[in-house]
Amino acid sequence: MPPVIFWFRRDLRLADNIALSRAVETGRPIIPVYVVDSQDAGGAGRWWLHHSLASLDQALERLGASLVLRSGAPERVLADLAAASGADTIFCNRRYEPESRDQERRLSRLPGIDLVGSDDNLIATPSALRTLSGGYYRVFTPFWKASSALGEPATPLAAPASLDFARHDLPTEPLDSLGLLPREPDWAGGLRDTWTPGEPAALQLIDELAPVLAGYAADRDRPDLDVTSRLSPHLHFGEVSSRQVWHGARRLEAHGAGLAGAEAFLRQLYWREFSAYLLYNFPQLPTSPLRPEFEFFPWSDDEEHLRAWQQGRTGFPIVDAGMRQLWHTGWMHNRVRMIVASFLVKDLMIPWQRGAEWFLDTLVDADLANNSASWQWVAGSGSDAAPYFRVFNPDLQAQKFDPNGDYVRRWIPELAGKSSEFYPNPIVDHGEARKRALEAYDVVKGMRASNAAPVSPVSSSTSEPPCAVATREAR
DNA sequence: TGAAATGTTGGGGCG
DNA sequence: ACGCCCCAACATTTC
Repeated sequence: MPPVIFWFRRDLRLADNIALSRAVETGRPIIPVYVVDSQDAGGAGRWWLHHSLASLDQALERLGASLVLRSGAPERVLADLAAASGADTIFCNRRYEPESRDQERRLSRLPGIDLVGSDDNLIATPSALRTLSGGYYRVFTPFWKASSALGEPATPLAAPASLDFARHDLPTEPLDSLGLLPREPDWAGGLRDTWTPGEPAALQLIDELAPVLAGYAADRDRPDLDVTSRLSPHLHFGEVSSRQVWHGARRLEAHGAGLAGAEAFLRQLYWREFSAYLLYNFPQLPTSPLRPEFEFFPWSDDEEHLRAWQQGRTGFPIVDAGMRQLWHTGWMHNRVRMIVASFLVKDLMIPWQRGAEWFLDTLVDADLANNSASWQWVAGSGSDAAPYFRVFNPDLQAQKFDPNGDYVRRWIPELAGKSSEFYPNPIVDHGEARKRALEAYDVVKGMRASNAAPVSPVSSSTSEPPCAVATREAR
């Protein structure tokens, strides 16, 4: 019997993996493959990917196989592997980013190879949702209602008890040779201290969700308390499925562990769905404002300001604490992400795309859809975005959400024992910066009336792949 | 998933 | 006792 290829992508797990289960059902021997490609670009994400692949390979070895690792353009690598192994079918779970969809399109056109894609990564498949009038949802709440109305996500599948792996002598590249880990300098120490990539650790986090849900409704905006699941990088790489997370939360809700908390938590899970949906239907989301009049915003190109923001030395304690937490751990609390993003876009008037690039490079949970949609949300140029006049005051935000200054002192050691009022040299005056931003937005407002055709959905094949500049190494 | 400016109200000090 | 002023507290409007 000819083997089939199982192409691992953002589904680095064995449990509740729909395409993997379909591959197993064929009864044919399986060749598991991961192809490192141009989408695996961000520095922190590459660190995570390395360890997640190592974890997956271990799990596969316990079942008697090993992962074939390659790098390059997936359609070429997979065509070579199929030819060398005699496989005529490739199973994979779909991805919904423009570049991923192009890959799938090219693969499905290869002669003699059958690409079998499954919808697995999201609860609501993005092509399935339209408004009653046939349009696309642009506002979160109606989207949430409509996707919830589709019914509960499927009950998670168990990991296959056994897998029939193909014997082969296909060339594989050693994990260590793929260059996913940083060297000289090795900046990953804080990441190692903070995270355990891989499916077993991810499943454990779902088991430990109860205290998070109990405190979530009241304290989820408190970076000092950090009542968060920490699931985002695991979800990004598919070490757990969204269905597993959904059912994990609902199960706890049924057992009384925080009723309001579960609802608020699942709402966040659906923001992930909404972002993927927006990217699927508006492939230019990573690079162009959804509201075209924002092309006319008078952005600043002050490199020194950008560097100060990246390095956590803006002189605003809450902003600097967030940027240092990001640098050190590859993660930032969501409330602080909003604060630092508002500061970059509004106080410094630096294009949201610069911030998005930095986040894509430094976040372990960097995700093109979530990142693009969220930055556009902050900038006011996106769907259902924060209104442009909503300018965060960093000090007020700190008072509200880090009332004792614990978060700030944790990440800014020079403030230990001092009040944040003694923190030196803010690079801008917030009051003046706010005024400048509001005046700049008047330009945008003027364009809305006169100019600028609305953005309509376009086919992903016409869009450019996002440009994630690997700036982390250069810092 | 704001903040600042402006408006309104009401209690207390005081003539 | 009463009205006036002050201003904190809260509400509304505006950006």
